[in-house]
Amino acid sequence: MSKFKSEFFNLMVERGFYNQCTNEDGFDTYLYECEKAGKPAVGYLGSDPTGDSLHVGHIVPLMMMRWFQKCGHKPITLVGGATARIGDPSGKDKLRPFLDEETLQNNIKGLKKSFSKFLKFGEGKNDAIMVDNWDWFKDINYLAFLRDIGTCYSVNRMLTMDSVKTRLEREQPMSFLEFNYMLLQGYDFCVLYNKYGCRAQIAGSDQWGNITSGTELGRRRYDVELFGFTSPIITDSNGKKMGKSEGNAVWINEEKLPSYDYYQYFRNIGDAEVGKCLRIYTDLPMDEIRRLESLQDKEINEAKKILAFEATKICRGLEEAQTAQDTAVKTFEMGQAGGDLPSIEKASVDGLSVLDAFLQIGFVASKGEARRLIKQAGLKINDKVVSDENYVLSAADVVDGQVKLSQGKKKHGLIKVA
RNA sequence: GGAGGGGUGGCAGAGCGGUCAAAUGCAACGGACUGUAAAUCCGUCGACGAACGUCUACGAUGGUUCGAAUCCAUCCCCCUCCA
Repeated sequence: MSKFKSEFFNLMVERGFYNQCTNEDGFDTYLYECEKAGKPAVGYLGSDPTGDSLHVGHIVPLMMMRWFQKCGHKPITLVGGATARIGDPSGKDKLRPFLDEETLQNNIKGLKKSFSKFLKFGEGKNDAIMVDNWDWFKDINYLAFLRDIGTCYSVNRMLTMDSVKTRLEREQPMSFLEFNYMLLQGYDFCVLYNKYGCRAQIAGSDQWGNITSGTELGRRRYDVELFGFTSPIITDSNGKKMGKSEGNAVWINEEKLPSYDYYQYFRNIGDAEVGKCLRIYTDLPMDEIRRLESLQDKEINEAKKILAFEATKICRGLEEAQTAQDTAVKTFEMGQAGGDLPSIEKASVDGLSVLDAFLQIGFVASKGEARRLIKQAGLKINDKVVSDENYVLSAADVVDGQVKLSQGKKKHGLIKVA
């Protein structure tokens, strides 16, 4: 029934990860041969260390790598230490602030942490490894690079690349640095080929130009066929990119976002997204997914719970997922206060004004905002709407050693009284 | 180096001496309806104060003026064209 030979390819297609491949048959066959021979194919995923954690928007390629590894292949994660040191120009209008050594190292550490949630790193034959392109770019000689690599690129061709073309058409400025970006990326690919026998690059579709830059360089310079494989850009039904919650990025690393919030992000996904997200963000087998996505109306909430749980499990571990789920069930289904809600500790709550309480727990940015919300009946203490903005908390508000604060319907937190 | 255009709230983008805490759109938030969904409708969206109000804010620093996001000077940054 399936069109492809390799396990990996079939998985990708089935789960909606497949967008485009430089050579469908070629890559499929190559993977199939590797799978048959029990010999891992090597593939890589690149990211620039511009932040200290990846977020949900990055999960798609991470999950592709995860499946790649599950199929017995070896993932390489490449961090663009070199490109980040130059300042990543892809932000278009403004050049990003150049990163200093310390934040860079910190970011790389954060990325590694993000990666390791999805991939198994180690020494084994298909364990993931992490490399930094700074290692080979730091000592590169400009002239040698130009002569070696630059000769393989045609400016005429480069000008036709989408990333360049649209920029020129829109008469937006493009620096020479940016123009060179694809050479650097192409070179990365070839270095990995030479060093690790890496023949595949897996990425989001926005990387297509950079990928083909690598495959073409491989063919011209090293006479090898490299493969590129991209995912579609995953958007919600409104065509917006995934990964923002309340205007904030949904981070993968726990110090940037509590697991409960991570869970809630997926729990609150739109109906139309459930099937897609189950395929992409969980490891669940396809028949299970098909069953879940066929649920209608209210029942689809069951699917969302499973989605949230499974997604959290991958990223934060079983225990965290469980706690998050328990908390959610308690707060939303039983009207109680779950233990994993955001909380602050206080010796006593006497004399604490409502405004300060909500300010301190971080639900509002200012007292004015708290007042506004009170006027709109948006704040609750122990599930009772606060109507008086001058209300002052007292021991009478403490129930079982805590006070439950809510903003809107979804944001709940606790003041724990010691 | 020469000529010109610009820097405004999370973003986009008006305003070009007072009525400007600054139009409009997007995003965000609260409420209603629901299912912790979507769509829709209503409302909110600088800080502090119950409030007339006060403070901070239109690249930076000075100045002109009773009064400046708006005018002038200097500086910084960005863009376009020419060399």
